[in-house]
Amino acid sequence: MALTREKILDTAFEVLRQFGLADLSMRRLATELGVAPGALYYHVKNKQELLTHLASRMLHRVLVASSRRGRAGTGKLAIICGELYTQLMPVKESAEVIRLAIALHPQEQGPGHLDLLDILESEFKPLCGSSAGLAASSLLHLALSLIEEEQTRALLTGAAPASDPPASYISALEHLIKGFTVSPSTPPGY
Amino acid sequence: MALTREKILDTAFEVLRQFGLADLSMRRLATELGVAPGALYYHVKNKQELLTHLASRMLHRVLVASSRRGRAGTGKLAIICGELYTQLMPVKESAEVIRLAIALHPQEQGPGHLDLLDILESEFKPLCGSSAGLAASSLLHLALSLIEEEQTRALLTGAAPASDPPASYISALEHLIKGFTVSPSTPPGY
DNA sequence: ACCTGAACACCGTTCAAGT
DNA sequence: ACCTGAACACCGTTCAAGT
Repeated sequence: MALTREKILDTAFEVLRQFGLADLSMRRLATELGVAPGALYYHVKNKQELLTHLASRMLHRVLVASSRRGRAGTGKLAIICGELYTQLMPVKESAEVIRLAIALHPQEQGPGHLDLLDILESEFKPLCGSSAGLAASSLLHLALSLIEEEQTRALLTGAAPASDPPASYISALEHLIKGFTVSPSTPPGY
Repeated sequence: MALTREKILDTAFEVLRQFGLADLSMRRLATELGVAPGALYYHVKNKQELLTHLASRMLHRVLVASSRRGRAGTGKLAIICGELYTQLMPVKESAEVIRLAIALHPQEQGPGHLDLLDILESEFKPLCGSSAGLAASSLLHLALSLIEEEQTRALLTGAAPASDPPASYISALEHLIKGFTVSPSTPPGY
């Protein structure tokens, strides 16, 4: 029965998934856990830290789901982008939570967005060399922005979001990847 | 002395610029204007509408500044991206405010982000035809994300932000533009 | 160590009533 | 028409005091 950081994160995730960011307050979380608001602060420094942990958790799931879906090097970027969409889309405003977390602490943190950025960067390395870092963060930024746009569209219309990434999402990310890919010095005719 | 929507927006902009989004509350705005909180609601529907108007205003300034800087068609995209950075950077969390406004009402509104998107799209038309719309929104999304990242970095370090766009910002956007640009059917050798 | 009770300093929004 | 006063239903965070 004891309150635990994991249990707080579990219910936080569930509240976010079902009701969105506006309903994810410390007080709401406390009542949901049958506990006084102040109790949360024994397990979590503040709301921002909680959101950061929540974001790490969600990105970690994306990574796990991606690694289950393929081992090949070439299609790895596409797989991760796809899983980003399918994992995040059903959780209301998850893209915003993740962008908040990325913005608020650009360099630190264990599992989460740095893991993802590292993997993206290593996938970009053979494609564009020294620009791989910039390419990785650009890809993540654009993917999250497009997902966020799609999520708010779904919130406004009230419709259930499409579970598969739309063509425009895939197309935009492919164009970005292409833009960062350095063309081989020997043209394809040779 | 009469309270007016313009006057509210003026002080809202000033509060945002100096103190950031966390300090931009309806109550703070009211005291800053020497007025009761409820008085604001006679001129503005709610806080969200206020933020939307504020975003439109800032994007409009970007457009005005861009049109003063050049008439040529080819470098127009670069000019707008540059003005986005230099105009938004000094206003704390302005990129977030604009993204919020874009997310919250994707289709409507008079001056503001639709004007900007239309112009970006018309600039992309000769470069990539039917993908111009997607290219335009991708470019805006990425630019705002990068600016937002830079702004929060500046907030955390407390340092004054660089007034000129950093090389990584320019490089990332150029790669994106390149990725959307369809290569001419006749290779450059001919 | 872990949690409650209660407070502090705030929010956005509404609405009768005043002028 | 425009604004005040006062309320309603909330926030995040802290901290003595209890167990």
